[in-house]
Amino acid sequence: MKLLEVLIEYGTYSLNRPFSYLYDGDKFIQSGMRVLLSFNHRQIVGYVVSVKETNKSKEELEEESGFNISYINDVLDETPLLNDELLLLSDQIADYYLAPKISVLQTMLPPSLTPKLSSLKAPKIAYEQYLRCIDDDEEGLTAKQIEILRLIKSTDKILKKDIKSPSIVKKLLDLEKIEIVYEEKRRLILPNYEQEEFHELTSEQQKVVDEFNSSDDLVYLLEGVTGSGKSEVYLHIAKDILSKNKKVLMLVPEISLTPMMVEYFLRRFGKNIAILHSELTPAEKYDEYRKIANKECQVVIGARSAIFAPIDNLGLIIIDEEHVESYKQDNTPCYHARDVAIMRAKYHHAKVLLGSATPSLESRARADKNIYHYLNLPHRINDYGLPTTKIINLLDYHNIDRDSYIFSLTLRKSIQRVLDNHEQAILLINRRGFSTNVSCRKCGHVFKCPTCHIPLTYHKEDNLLKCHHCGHVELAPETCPECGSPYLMKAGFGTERIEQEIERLFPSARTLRLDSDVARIRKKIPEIIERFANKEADILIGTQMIAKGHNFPDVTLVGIVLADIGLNMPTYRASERVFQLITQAVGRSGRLSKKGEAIIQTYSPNHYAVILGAKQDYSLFYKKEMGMRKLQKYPPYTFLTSLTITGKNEKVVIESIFALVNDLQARLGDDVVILGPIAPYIPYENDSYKRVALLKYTNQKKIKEVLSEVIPILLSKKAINVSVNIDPYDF
DNA sequence: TAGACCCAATCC
DNA sequence: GATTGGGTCTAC
Repeated sequence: MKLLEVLIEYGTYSLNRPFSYLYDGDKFIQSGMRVLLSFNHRQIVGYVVSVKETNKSKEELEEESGFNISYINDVLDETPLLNDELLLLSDQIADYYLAPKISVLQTMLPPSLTPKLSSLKAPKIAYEQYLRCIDDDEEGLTAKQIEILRLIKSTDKILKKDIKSPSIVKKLLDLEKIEIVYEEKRRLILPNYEQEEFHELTSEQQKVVDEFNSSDDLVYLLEGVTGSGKSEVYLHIAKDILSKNKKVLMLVPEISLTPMMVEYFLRRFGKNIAILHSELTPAEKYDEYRKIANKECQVVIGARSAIFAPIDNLGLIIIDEEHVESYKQDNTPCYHARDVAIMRAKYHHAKVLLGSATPSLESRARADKNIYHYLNLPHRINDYGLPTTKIINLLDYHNIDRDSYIFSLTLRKSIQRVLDNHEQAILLINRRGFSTNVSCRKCGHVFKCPTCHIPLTYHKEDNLLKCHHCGHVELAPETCPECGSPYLMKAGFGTERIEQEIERLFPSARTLRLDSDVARIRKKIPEIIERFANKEADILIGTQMIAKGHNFPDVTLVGIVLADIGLNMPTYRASERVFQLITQAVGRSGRLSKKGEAIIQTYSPNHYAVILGAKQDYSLFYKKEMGMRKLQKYPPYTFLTSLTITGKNEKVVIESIFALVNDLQARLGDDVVILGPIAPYIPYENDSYKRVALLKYTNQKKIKEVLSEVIPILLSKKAINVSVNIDPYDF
C-alpha cells in the first residue's frame, strides 16, 4: 500500500498544503502525476507530490495522523506531467510570487494536462491511421486487391483514409496482408513557406550579433529604434544557437505578432517549429505541447505562457518588445515572463535576449548597472529617417473646425494626401467601442456596470452597452430607466466612432478596424493585417494592437487621434505607457523609402511623455521618468508588492486593510513605505468591495518573510479574501 | 472551492 | 412547524 501526499485542485491559500490519501491498486504511481479523488463530498483531481510505500494499515495511519484517510479513486497519468527543470521552476515561481503551488502548475500546463477536473473533458491525443504491408504474397488475391496491396507496398507511409476503396482495404486487413499503424496527429498545420536566405546584416547589426556571441553574460537588452532591424538580429542569433544544437524559445507580446514572427522563422529554419498561444484550440495546444516535450522542435514561438514550454537543452530565450505589459499576468500566479525566462536560463546556462525600441525602465536601469548586457541599434536600416511628427493641441480652437471635432484640420489634410497618393494610413485610438459614456440628458443618469460600477461603453456594431472591465453586456437602452426620457447622450469616442467619422468625411476611403472586439473571432487578426498589407484598405483604425511590430511599407501617415488616453490613469506607469504607445505608433510610419509623417492629437501638448514620444527620444524620456520615479519611490528605485483585500462588507474590508497596514508597518519598520488603504481603479466588483495596501521597499528578502507570516493571519479572518501581487503594474 | 451544517428569520 | 437564507466551517 502507498501513502500519497496530494495537492488539491483548488488554488486558494487556505488549501495550499498537501492532503494524505492511500493507493492500493496495480497502476504505477509517482509524484508529479494526477489522481482522481474524493475531497469533502466531491470528486476532484489532485496532484501527487510524494509517494511512500507503507506496510501499516489504514487504521494505523489514521491513528497516527489523527484524521481519516481515504483511498484515491484512480491514477490519471502514466508519467509525471513535468520534467525536473519545470518542477523546480514551479517551486521557484510559487515561492517568488507567493502563489499557491497548484495554481502555478495549472498555468504551466495545457488544458488537457492541467491538474483539475476539467482536464478530463479536454481533448485527448488524436491518431492518424496509416497502412503498412506485412505480407506481399499475392496468391489468391483479386486483381483489384493486388493493385491496392502494391500501392501500399510502394509507399512507406500512406493514410488509410486516402485510399478511396475502403472495402478492399478492409479485406486486405482481414487477410492480414496489411496492418494499421497509429501515429499521433498534429492538429495545427503550419503554413508552408518558401525557404529564404538570411539577409545580410548591416555593420551595426553585425556588431550587435558579434558582441552577443562573444559574451557569456546571462541577460542582454537590445535597444533598437523602430525599424532598426531587430528581428533580423534575432534570427541570426537564433541560427548561431541552433548550430550549437541548442534550442530557442521566442516570446512575442501578443497573438497579433505571432504569425509574422512564425513566418520569419519558418522561412529561415524550415520545419521543427512549435507555436503556443491563447488563440490555439485546446487540442492544438496539447499537440504542440507534446511535440515540444517529445523533443521534436528546435524552436518554440509564443505568447506569455509559452515561457513554460517543455523545451530541453535551451540555449536562448528571446523576448521581443520586452516592455509590453502583457508579459505580466495579472491574476494568480502574477508571474512576469521576463523573470521566469531568467530563472529558466540560469538552469540551462542559456542566454536571455530582451529587445525593444522603448525598453521598460526596469530593464534599462538594469542595463545601466550592468546587470543586463546593453546592446544598441541606434539607426533605422538604410538610414531611412524617422517620420516628421506634429503635435496638435486640441485645446487650441484654431486647430479644429465645425466639420469634425475628432479630427483636426491638419490630420484631415494629411489623410486626404494619403488617399490622393494611394498610400496608407494608420489611425490609432486606444479605446474600443463607439462612445465611452452614455447618460440621460434629462436627469443625468449614467449607465454603469452593475458589478463594477464603472460607466458602460456603447458599441454601435451590435447595439450593446459593454463593461470594458468585467465583460458585462446589456442591450442598449431606448429610454432612461430612471426618468423614462428618450433623450440619451453619448459622449467620448472609440474605434467604432473613428470608423464612422472616416466614412462621413472620406466616403471613398476603404477602412479596416482592428481592436479586441474584432479579435474575438478566431484568426481575424492575421486576416485583417494581411488584408491591410495587401492594400485592400487605405486606412487601418485600431487600438494599441496595431501599434507594434508590423511592417507596412506603404504607410506614410500615423495619426494618434487622442494621445492622452491613459495619461491620467492612477498608476505610476501611466507616462511610460503613453510614451511607449506614441513611440511605437509613430515608428509604423515611413518604414520604406517613402517619407513618413505622424500626427499626434492631444489635450496635453506639454506633457513630456507626449513630446518625447513624438520625437522618439527614448534616452531623454528615460532620464526624465527615472527622476520622477526616484522622487516618488517607485520602481526601478524600489520594489512593489500589493495586497488586495476583498469582501462583501465595505466597512470590514476597510478595517481589515487598516489593521493590515498597521501590522505590516510594525513588523517592517520605517524603511518600508506602506500606502493604504488605497481605493483601487475598480473599487467594487462582483458584489465585493476592494481595497489595496501597497508596499514600497528595497530589501526583497525581509518582505517575503514577513508576508508569509502575515498571510496566514489574514486567512484566519472570515468575510475577507486576500490576494498578493509581487511587482504589480496596476492596482 | 463548495457542500454541509447551524441558527435565526419568516411564512401563514 | 416548515422553509428559506446567510454565515461559517472543513476537507486527508
